[in-house]
Amino acid sequence: MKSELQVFQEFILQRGLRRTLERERVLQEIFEIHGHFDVEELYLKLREKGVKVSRASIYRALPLFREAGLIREADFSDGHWHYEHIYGHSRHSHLKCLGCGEMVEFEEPSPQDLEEHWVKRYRYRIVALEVQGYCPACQQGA
Amino acid sequence: MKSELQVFQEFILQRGLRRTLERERVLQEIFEIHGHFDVEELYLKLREKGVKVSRASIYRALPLFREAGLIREADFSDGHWHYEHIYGHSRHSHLKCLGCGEMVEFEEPSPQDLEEHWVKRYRYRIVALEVQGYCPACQQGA
DNA sequence: TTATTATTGAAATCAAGACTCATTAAAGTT
DNA sequence: AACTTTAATGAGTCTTGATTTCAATAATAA
Repeated sequence: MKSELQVFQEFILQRGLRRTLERERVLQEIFEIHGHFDVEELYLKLREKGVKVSRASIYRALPLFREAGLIREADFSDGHWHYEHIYGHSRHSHLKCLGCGEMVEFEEPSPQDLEEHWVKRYRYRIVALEVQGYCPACQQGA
Repeated sequence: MKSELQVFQEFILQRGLRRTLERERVLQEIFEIHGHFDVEELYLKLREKGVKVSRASIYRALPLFREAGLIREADFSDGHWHYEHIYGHSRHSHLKCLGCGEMVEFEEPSPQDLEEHWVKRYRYRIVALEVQGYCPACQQGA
């Protein structure tokens, strides 16, 4: 399996962009983080390690990582985006409570088990599913 | 079936809040709108009709409607929240493309059909599901 | 009717994120 | 290796959705 850096470099090449140390350091940091992260966290973690990357560059890099299929926007629960890396990770989903905002993260072994999980296991009253993925057009581009 | 206004008034009573004309006009307007809406749309529609309600009051009313189970935050696709009324509506879901942001709205007859819909019908590569609903605690409160 | 206090509107404030622009540097060309 | 082109960066500014402030208003209880 290709490393996330390899995937990104191929993406950069294909797009006619340039390789920069800044973006690679940001990407590296993202894949060292377990779970969700936001821009500020990322910025501070990099600073801590003495890596000098501006917030602006992070904001500019994230859409690229997203378009390369490496990360995704996970939620916008508290007024700003939270992300998580998806490359190389097992598919998992979120159950978000519209009342209190609580979010349960879960993995479902098969779509057939979904109903069981939601209703029997979590006792959630389901209002809507947000299914995120790639449409046919974007699968070909990627 | 109770009207949305009745539901809201019961919610208001239960919370020890006060009934105000402003909130009721906003709620009425929301339920006259088909599909999604955002604060600005709502504000302008009310103004058009000569209903004087400030943006601040709208921003303050929406969380109440959400907590009362009348509306939900649908997506944050273009930098601000979009909402939709859920009370009295059939459950429907969204397929959101992480690449281009395209959103397909669909209703699924049963959870068992989900996989079929996603994979065979929409040819989406699924990355994550966002399941929104009410957790057990909030179901009792509501 | 009076007292209490939630709610309102207008304006000020906050913050995430986008934009500006001069500088730097990656990659291609000679 | 020097030169050219132009993408990318960083510091700061700007935008704007949303929250907060505060004096005035009005809904409810006493």
